[in-house]
Formats: sequence, C-alpha cells, structure tokens
Amino acid sequence: MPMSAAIPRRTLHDELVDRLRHMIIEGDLAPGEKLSEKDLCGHFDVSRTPLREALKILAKDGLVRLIPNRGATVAKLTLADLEEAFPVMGALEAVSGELACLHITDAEIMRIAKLHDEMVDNFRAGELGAYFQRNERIHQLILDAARNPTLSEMQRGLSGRIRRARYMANMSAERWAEAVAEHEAILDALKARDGARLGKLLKAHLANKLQTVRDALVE
Amino acid sequence: MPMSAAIPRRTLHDELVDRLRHMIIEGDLAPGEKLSEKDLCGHFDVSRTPLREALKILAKDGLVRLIPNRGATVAKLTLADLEEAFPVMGALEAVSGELACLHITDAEIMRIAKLHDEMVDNFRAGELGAYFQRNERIHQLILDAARNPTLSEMQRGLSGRIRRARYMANMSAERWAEAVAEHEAILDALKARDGARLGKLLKAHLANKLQTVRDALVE
DNA sequence: ATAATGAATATTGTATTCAAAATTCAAGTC
DNA sequence: GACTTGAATTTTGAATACAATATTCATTAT
Repeated sequence: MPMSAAIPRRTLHDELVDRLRHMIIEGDLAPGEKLSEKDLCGHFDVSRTPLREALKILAKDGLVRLIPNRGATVAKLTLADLEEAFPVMGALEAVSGELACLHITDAEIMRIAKLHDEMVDNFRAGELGAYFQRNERIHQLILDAARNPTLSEMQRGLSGRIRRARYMANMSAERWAEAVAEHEAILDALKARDGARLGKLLKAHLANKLQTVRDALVE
Repeated sequence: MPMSAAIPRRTLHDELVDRLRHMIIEGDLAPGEKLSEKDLCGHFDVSRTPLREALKILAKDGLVRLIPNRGATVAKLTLADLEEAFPVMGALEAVSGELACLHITDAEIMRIAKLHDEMVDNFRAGELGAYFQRNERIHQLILDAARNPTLSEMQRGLSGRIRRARYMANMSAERWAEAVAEHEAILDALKARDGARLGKLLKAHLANKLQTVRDALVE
C-alpha cells in the first residue's frame, strides 16, 4: 500500500482561520469593520471557542486588530503599514528569487512560462481579473521553487496584508504595460537561472506594485 | 494631563504566550517534549481555554508543534530548520542594519557603545552568561533603531527558534574571539552610519553564529 | 509468545456557562 | 442644551461541561 490515504481532517479553528483570512483579503470584511464574535459565530454556526482561537491567529498575522476587552476589528492598511512592510518584503522577494533559481526545475519553468503567456494574453484582452489570478499564481510558483516554507509563510503573511489593497489599486494602463514588461524580464532571468538578477527584478517589481498601492491609498 | 497613565492590563493568554515562549527558549521545556494541557493548566493555574489559545500562537511562531487530536509538543530544531531559517534571517539582518543606520540617534549609538565595552569586559573575564545577555541587548537595540515593528517581530520570531540552541552551542574560544572582533566592526559601521556595510557585517555575523549552532547540532 | 481486538481511560475539540469589563442610554445636574 | 452619572444591557475573558478522538491495556486467538 504505497499511496498515503490518510483522511485529511481539519479542526474548526483552522477552517475558520482560512475562511476569515479569505474574507478579509477579498474585502468581504472591510478594513476597520468591527468583528462581533456573536455575529461571526452565527454566520459560521460555531461556538465562540474556535472562533476566538482563529481571531488570535489572524491578529498575529496582522489582519485583525485585537484590543483586550474591546473585541476585534479588521486591521486597517495605512500608509505607514505599507512603508513598514516594504523593506521587509523587498528583502524577502530578493531572497526568494535567488533561492528559486537554485532549485527550480525545467518543468516548473515551463509551467510558469505557459502561465506567463496566458497572462500576457489576458493583458492584451484587457482581462484584469484573469490577469491578476495568473499573476498571483506565477509569483506563488516562484516562491514554491525557493523550497523554503519559512520564507513562503512570511511572504504569504505580508502580501496578504497588502493584497487587500489590490482591488482599490486601479492600475493605470501605462503601469499595467510596465508590469507586463517587468514580468518578461523576470521570466528571462528565471530561464537563465540568474538568481541575483531575478532577485533584483522581483524587488523592483514589488517596489512598483507598492507605489501603485500607495498612490491608491492616498487617493 | 499629558502623561498617559493607562493601567496596562494583560489577558491570560498573552501572559501565557510570554511565559511559555520563555520556557521553551530557555530550555525549561525540552525540544520534542509533550505539552500536556492538563499539566500546563495545573502549573499555571489557569483553565484550558487561555492555554490553548497560547499554544496556537506559539505554534504559529514555530516554537510548538500542534497535531490535531494529538496535542502539542515543543518543536524540535533540526538541521533542515536551520538551513531554512538562515537565508531569511540573513536578509532580514541586512535590512535591519541598513534601516538602523538611517534612523539611529547619537544617544542610541552611545548606549550601544557602552554595552559593547561592557560586553568586551565580559569576554575578557570569560563571563559567558553576562556576555550573552549584553550581546542580545545590543542586537535588540540595533533592531529597535530600524524603527520597523514588522521587521522586529519577524526577527524576534525567527531568532527565538534558534536561540534555543544557544546553550548547546558551546562556542570555542577562537569563535568567541572572532565574534567579539565582528562586534567591533559592527559598532564601527554603526558609528559611521554606513548602512550597507552594517548590513553585510550583521549578515556575516549571523552566518558565523549559525555555523556554530550547526556544528553543535550535528554533535 | 506475539499479534489483534475491543473495552476502559485519558486527552483533545467544541459548546456552554459564569464572571468581569465595556457600551448604551435614560435620568439628573449645571 | 451639553455634560455627567449610573443602572441596564451587551460583549468579552475565562472556567466548566460535554462530545469526539486517541491511547492504554487486558483479553483472546493464532
């Protein structure tokens, strides 16, 4: 019996963490919104115990703000948060680029190249939603190629905080074209397995992305 | 009424997180050790609710390993963990050095210089414990000078995982002398506010430290 | 003797209850 | 009318109770 057939079981709080995180990142729960334990328990039909455990985890992730005896709110994304996250994310992006080049397989590069082409098609067709999805998928695959769960987890946590601003960042046409061009360069570096170059490109790409978010944030 | 006189109140789970983290890092709880909820509740005289919340936080920090329906154990520090944490910590060290040079005040530099001198005295007197304490304090102050809570929090989390190995890492006399020399260079870069240089020095210093831990880990 | 089975026990996951603090809001004061 | 004051209500923090799962261990069969 070679194949593992273990039945994946999840606890309620784990499930709640995922669902709440998703709701926050997708904007179903607005920044600053009060998170009433009672309401959320009603919504998910669970008791307060697992819900509260989930809220604490999300607070540690920076998505929720917990104030003792006053409950939870969805964390706001301020300009200061962005400025703070930026140097950290930049450093992590650079590392992930370097590590990815060390470990990535040809098959993985092909997969990314395919996604990239599809993403460019999305760009040409002006399909922003599909573009975003493939874009994110590409970045995720590069991160996976770094073969470093600790790094992935940190990136995931940080980008989760910022991804919330994604939909508000109404990318200009020029910025969008630039982003696509940056992705071309990223793919080239990846194919060449040039870690240092890829790291720098990813960092620069991030800087531009954050600038877009920043612009949107100051309205 | 300018002075804030708010009475700091803590919740039990926050307190528990701190105490358990301390116990794990200081080795009071051994790696791999089973963490019985019942026993811990008895030890701290609290109910399971806040204790379980604390365990989940620590699991997210990587200090505790939670398996559904099977309870918690103190996370083991493996060679793989170390190799994984290294590039991430290196990148963060470099950033913290750069940011610290941008923001640090003269008073802060003087404070660090003073601690440094005391630490060198500890080294000369062979006082390992006092040396470690001042050493850690210095690194903490540099991190504080970076004025970036996100960065601090991440560094704290990662170094917490590794600091557990501190007592097992029986630093050789040569390595100790090297570390002191590295600290001299670090202080110089800080005084010169040369961020790039400080970043590189901190990263190299970390690499050496991790090498010591690695040596101890493979016995 | 060893391995397998299943009842007894212990431990974990979740719900509920109780206690403490914050919020709301109506009544009273300046 | 705006600002306190304090009781009623709501909400949160922690403890307990209950349910589900895992572990232990004696029993049985091979």
